[in-house]
Amino acid sequence: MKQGSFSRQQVTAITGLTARQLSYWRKTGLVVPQHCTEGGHARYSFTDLIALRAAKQLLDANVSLQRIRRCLESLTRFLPTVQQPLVELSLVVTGDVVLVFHGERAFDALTGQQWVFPVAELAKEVEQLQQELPEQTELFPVDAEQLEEYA
Amino acid sequence: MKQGSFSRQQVTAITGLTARQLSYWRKTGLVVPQHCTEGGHARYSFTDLIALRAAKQLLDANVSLQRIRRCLESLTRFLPTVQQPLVELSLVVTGDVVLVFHGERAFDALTGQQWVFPVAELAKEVEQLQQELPEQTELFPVDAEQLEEYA
DNA sequence: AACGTACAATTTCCGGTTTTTTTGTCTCCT
DNA sequence: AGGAGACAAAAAAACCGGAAATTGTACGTT
Repeated sequence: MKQGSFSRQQVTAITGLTARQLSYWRKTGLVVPQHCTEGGHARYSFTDLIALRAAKQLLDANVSLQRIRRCLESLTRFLPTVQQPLVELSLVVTGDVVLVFHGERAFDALTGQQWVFPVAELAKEVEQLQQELPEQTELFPVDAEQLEEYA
Repeated sequence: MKQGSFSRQQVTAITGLTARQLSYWRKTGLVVPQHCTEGGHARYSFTDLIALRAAKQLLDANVSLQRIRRCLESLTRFLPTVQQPLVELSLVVTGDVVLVFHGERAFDALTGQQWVFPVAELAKEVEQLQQELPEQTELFPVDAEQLEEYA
């Protein structure tokens, strides 16, 4: 893994984040620089950069920081093998929700257990349901109904 | 297009919806039976069945009726060529959001214009951003920093 | 240059309440 | 059987004030 060692100034230039954000995120544990100088100055690795960039993209997509935090929490809970979700996973964002694509499955990064399923292409299913109904022997239901109308 | 003509009883048996739901949805315009008898009794077509089934799946996935309504509104607005979203489109649902896959694009069924984009696989992008920075000529930034620490 | 701290402005979240929507049930009518 | 209407329970949405989180800005230090 290419490490790299980027100073704060470089990181702000590369990622578009402000220095304030970097230090706050560092303090609150969202993205902590992999190394530090003896003086306590941050040294971001290359993968740190990727995580930072991912977080910024999420922010730009109107996902709040707090939501990002919660997503990361649940992701590390649901996918324990994933060390750095922001780096390793393929995320998709829409207004409110962060989707995670992991293998075949896709699920909500927040709630985790949510399935995802296609709604259309139900014709076959409906046909099946039809055929599973033995009592549905009425071939001309309209006629029966029309008779009733005249009652 | 296979029409079919299903009575209320048949529809409840096939779709799993209650009669109450059918009449309410009919009154409020969510899914209106394609035909009616002269007496005003509903006659659902085959595509109606599919729409009903799709709506039920969304309900079962904890998408509220109101949200379904709003999705349908915005979908017919954003995709005017689509007559029956519940029948023609491929939808994907997670907790809060309904995604629509239409061709290559995927977007939020509610807000419509929201793009969807992958967050990960940013390594190349970050590398690009790096290379676009001429001032980043510092090959050994750590050294420069360490010097400072001793000041 | 980079960090820490402090203060303020803004945004987001949270808990409770109120309002609207949806559904069930019952009754009567055709 | 199927529809219409009335009433009530349940679910969802809208609203709202206070708390918390995030960010900007300024100042001081190394």
